[in-house]
Amino acid sequence: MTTRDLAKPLYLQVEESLKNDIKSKKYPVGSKLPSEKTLCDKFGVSRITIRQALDLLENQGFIYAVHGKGTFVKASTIDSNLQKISSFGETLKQMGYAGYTKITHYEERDTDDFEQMLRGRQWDKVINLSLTGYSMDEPVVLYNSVIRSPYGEEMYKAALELERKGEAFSTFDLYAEVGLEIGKVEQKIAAINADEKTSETLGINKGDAILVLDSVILDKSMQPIEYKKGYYCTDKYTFNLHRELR
Amino acid sequence: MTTRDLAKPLYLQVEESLKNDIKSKKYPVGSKLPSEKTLCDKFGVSRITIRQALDLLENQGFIYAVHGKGTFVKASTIDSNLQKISSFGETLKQMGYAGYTKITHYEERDTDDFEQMLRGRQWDKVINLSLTGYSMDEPVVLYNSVIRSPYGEEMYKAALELERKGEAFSTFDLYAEVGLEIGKVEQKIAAINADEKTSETLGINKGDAILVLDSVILDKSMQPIEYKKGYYCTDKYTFNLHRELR
DNA sequence: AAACATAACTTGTTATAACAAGTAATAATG
DNA sequence: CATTATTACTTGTTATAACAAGTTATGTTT
Repeated sequence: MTTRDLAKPLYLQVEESLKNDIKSKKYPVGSKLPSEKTLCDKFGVSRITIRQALDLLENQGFIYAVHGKGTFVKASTIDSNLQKISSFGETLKQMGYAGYTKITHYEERDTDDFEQMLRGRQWDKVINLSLTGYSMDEPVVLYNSVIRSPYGEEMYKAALELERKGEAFSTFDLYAEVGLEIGKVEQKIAAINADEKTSETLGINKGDAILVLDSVILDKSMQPIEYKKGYYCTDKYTFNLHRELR
Repeated sequence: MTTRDLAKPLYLQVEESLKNDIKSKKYPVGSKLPSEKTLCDKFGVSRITIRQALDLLENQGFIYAVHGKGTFVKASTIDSNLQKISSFGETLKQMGYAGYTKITHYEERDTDDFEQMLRGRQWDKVINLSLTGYSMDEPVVLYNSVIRSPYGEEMYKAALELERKGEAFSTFDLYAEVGLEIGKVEQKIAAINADEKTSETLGINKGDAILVLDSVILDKSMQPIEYKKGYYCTDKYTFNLHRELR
């Protein structure tokens, strides 16, 4: 039941209670939840509180409401209960999973053939930054970034700080950290069979299908600042896109 | 200003107005929005309405609120979901490749367990539509769609016409063809190893990595109209995402 | 029995109200 | 002048209330 005062807001208590009931199959997939009115009585709170809880659950993909009919439990596996997905860090946070990122490589070097991939821009120096993202103590993603020099060092510093704090992050989170604004992202998605080295790092079998996300990140003035390759193990980490078309 | 009665709920009008002001830099990145109280007066609505609008904008990643301080415009991050995925037809056209689509299966049937995937809506009848997309005479993608009945038949007719003309298309192109407007698309991307049957159809080896795109397409009123699984051979067909941020 | 109207549900929208709690500016105090 | 207390402002939480608008069940009528 809900406990008045003390700590948690009521709507969070209701959300947690309902989420548990869904997870424990008290309300199985496809079943109808009690009406908002009924829930009000059951929890002894107002309809606003109930709706706040339901809104949360709907945003997390656990339920959906149909005008005039009721609220139902959505068919959702662990992976579909998140909406617009973005960075590695935010994703885990939204799912309530514990995760962290480790820096596996850092290197400064002169520009080489990478400049071609980076659309021909010539930079004096670039930073090589490799990250491994963990979720529930399992590696789920490898990042390999080449970042333009002035920014790369700053982002590395921010990365060290976040790593120290044990947070989950990708380079996208680092942009916010150093106050850099992104203008555009061009990405290419492909599926490949994991090679020896990659499969080892991700803890999967050689030949297993993994998702590769090639990204070119441009700033506001459309200057490229990063080229990144991300290798995702989609068994453990799913990619969701949420497009609102208005 | 907001218009009482007629059509749109007030909170959507407020949301749109604020979003426009953000896009037009009337409220630049980092700036503070007027307080909720001020917005109430400005729009002539209650605080609940304002908060509903702000909640939407926060969920869309445009703003963030700080307890006691105010509500601020967020620096564009990757999750400002203005992503665009080009359809099969569009992509090939853009790349200047010759391509065509073949209808491999059509079937009308009653709703079954698919309704669960389609979020529990009960439809009398659904259409099963399978397509194979070819690029340069090689199969590159398999589509397997379940479409709500009134639309499914129309889209099938349009598909027959496009097939006859030898054009490349996916179901996305069919929506435009029958004049249906899409409201939202929820997608999940994963990499899997091709099974026997799929590999045969795509002309690849069993176990080769392919990309799977699960989509739920919703119309303007957020009613789901299609559930689609797309299997892409990324060796022959690349997936590009362009995310323009504000 | 079939067709229609009504009532009794459901969620959706909106208003008013109050207090809690975090933050910042201002006034009172040492 | 520096420190502290107060006050005014912000968002966060919660209650009560009413009507709108879909859906379903219960009627009533033909």
